[in-house]
Amino acid sequence: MAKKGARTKAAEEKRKCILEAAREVFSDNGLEGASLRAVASHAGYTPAALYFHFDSKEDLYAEVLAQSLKKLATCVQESLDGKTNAEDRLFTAAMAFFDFYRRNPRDLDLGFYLFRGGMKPKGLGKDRDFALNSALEKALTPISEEAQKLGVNKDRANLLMVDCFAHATGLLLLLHTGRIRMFNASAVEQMECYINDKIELLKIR
Amino acid sequence: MAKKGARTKAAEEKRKCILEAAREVFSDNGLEGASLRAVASHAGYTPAALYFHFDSKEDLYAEVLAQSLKKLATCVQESLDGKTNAEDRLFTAAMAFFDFYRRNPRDLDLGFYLFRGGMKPKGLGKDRDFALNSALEKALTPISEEAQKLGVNKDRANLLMVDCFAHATGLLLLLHTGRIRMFNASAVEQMECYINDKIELLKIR
Amino acid sequence: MAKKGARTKAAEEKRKCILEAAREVFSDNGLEGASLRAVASHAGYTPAALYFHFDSKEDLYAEVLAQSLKKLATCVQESLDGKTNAEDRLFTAAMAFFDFYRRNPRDLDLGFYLFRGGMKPKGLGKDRDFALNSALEKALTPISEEAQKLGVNKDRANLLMVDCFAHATGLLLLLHTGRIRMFNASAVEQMECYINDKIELLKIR
Amino acid sequence: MAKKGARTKAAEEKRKCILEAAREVFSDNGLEGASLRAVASHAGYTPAALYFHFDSKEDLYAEVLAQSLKKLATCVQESLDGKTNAEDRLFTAAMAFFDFYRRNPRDLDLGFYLFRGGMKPKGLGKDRDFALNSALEKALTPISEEAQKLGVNKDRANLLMVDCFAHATGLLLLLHTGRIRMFNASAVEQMECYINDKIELLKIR
DNA sequence: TATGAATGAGTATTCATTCAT
DNA sequence: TATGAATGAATACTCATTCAT
Repeated sequence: MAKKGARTKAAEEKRKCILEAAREVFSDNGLEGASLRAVASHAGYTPAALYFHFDSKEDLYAEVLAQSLKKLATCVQESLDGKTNAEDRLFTAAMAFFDFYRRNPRDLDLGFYLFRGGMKPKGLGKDRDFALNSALEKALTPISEEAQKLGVNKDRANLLMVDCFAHATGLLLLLHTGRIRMFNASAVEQMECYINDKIELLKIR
Repeated sequence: MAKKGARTKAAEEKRKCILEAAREVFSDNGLEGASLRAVASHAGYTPAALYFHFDSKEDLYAEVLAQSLKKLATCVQESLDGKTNAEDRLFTAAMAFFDFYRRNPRDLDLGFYLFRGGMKPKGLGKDRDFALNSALEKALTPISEEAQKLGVNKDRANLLMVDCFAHATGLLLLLHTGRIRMFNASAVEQMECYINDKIELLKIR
Repeated sequence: MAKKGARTKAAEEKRKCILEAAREVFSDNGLEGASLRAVASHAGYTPAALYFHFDSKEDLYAEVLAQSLKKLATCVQESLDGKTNAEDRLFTAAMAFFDFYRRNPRDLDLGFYLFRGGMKPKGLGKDRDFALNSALEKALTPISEEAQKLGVNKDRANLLMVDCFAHATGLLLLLHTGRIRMFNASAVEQMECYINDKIELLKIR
Repeated sequence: MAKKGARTKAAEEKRKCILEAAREVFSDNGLEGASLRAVASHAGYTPAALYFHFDSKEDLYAEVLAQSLKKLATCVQESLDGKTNAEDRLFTAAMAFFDFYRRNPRDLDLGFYLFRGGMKPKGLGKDRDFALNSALEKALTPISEEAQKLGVNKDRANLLMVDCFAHATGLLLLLHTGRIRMFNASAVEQMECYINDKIELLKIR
């Protein structure tokens, strides 16, 4: 009902304004803690008005998340600009992924809700789920691609990508919850170390 | 924590029954998403009845979580029974941690809610938070201890433990959300591989 | 106080309707004893609907009380219209105060809840408390003013006003609880008698 | 069910203990704010235990109130000990009534709930209501009696008693809610003044 | 006599959502 | 496009009371 295909420029502006408000509110209160009312008043609207632009709270959430993932992919891509050495590019891509979430903890939260069933009642719908997954994959593929350039076959390159994803995610979790300090460790250093070890092992084998 | 010291056997049974119901509901919906009503009706009780056994929703949640962490620590400890070789023990402890959450996804969910800010607004109170953190640490320390037996200094052993924790966590996240299949990967194999690589690197250096 | 400045006429009507319902329910049960549900259903609304017109139960109560006091003050003022003799005006003002509450027992109940500690724990907030007190004082001051015109100094005039307030209140309490009948007395006559005695004493001294 | 007529001495003790607890709790939290649970735990009992001694919360309240009124009557009686002059006795009795409630504000609250319909749902029942009213009257009658000794006929003596009751009540209300300070007045002085005026007028006529 | 356990009705308030205007 | 008004279901938690033991 909301998205009729052809949207006027003005409407697009308003959408963006609402999305921005949503991002902030979600960031401040977490996802479950945020209310449509809060988003609306943050954006200078009545709650009812949002329903012209988004079908539901979940719809709104999904778009916020999509934007986040797009920004992530862009971030990773841009980090590679001007870099040609494959080893360097692998390292850079993985760290860009890691750094994006390190610097934007709320985007991490956003992502977690995608992974977990956070939004059970109706779910986000298959189409949307697929689109979001693709966006995430797109942000990660450079890692796999560079590994292949280094002579690793496609399957193993994929596994390496998954490993990087997993390690980054785990460290970020520890970082954003203060646990890493408890252990006297530095998330960045450990991430760097992890990738370097991986690359070293790649060369040995 | 909730009630008197001497509890009858029957009462203990009922408590357990409620805790079990709570475990299911909390792990499905998280602390904020879960309602006392749901827990109560799941356990076959009236909401008001729960207050006889637990002081509040958070009290109930904390106890569920504490039990889960205790089970985890026990699991890790038992996995080491009869093993004497340090390398073997390190591997076993890390995999026991990983396997516990692999086989008990609900407990992983439970744990995530502790880590993530989901409950921030009020938190569980410092005492409880500290106790829960200690319980978690207790489950992980064997990893550090065995690394030290292998000649690694205490600080680096600690980092290694953190790394294992992070990697396991990341993989479990991928596993329980079906993402790992998307990538054609096996969580168990990748965890095993990760630890073995770590051990190998330990020996090289 | 609850909502925006510009209110439509229809909205104003509904507000009044709710306030009227609240008046009845509050005066029957007091602030603590009355439930929003009761007010709502009395007004033909859902509880949630009230929150569109008033911020909270206490907000609603305060507004009901404020209206009542305003009506009281108006009543006293109007009773003096066209009267010029100070003695007459003093008598009239005091009796107008008394008669207002005699004829509107619900308003008396409302007022009692303000006076009594019934609501202490949270109170209505200082601003509101002050406003309500002022409204009450405004209704009583004519008594003091007329006494001063009769040559009484300001302090003594004030005390006289307080005395009238106290006596009226006491008699009204006896009246509305049926106790006065028990004693074979007439509240009106005793109030009249009391003021006349006061005036007489004023002249003697 | 509770009061079987013949009560053991031990039971009587316990009753007293509970009543005392109830008095305190009612005093601290007001009547509506006080819960049976609070009374029970204050008395070192379980809520359920109270039901062996009292039929209901209202029953408990009624007994607390009855005790209060008995104490009031005693207070008034004792104030007259050794006094023989009728004028003196009238003044003393009225002031004793006033002073009792001045010094025990919570007993005043207790009393108000009797007058107002505070306890609507079931009421206190006719018998009890009558008994409580009698107790109150008993505390006031000395005023009427002494007036008669001064030559006033019974009816007028009664009215005088009612007037004293009303005036005292009104002043106490102002006193206990801090209003009297607002007016720069002293409740005691105004009460004394009121009775003296009354006596003076008695003599003039 | 007393308790532990349980209940059902009750509390104010918030929420996402809808709909007439 | 946007709003004010309204709703019904939900929230955690408290209460007086009951009853088997």
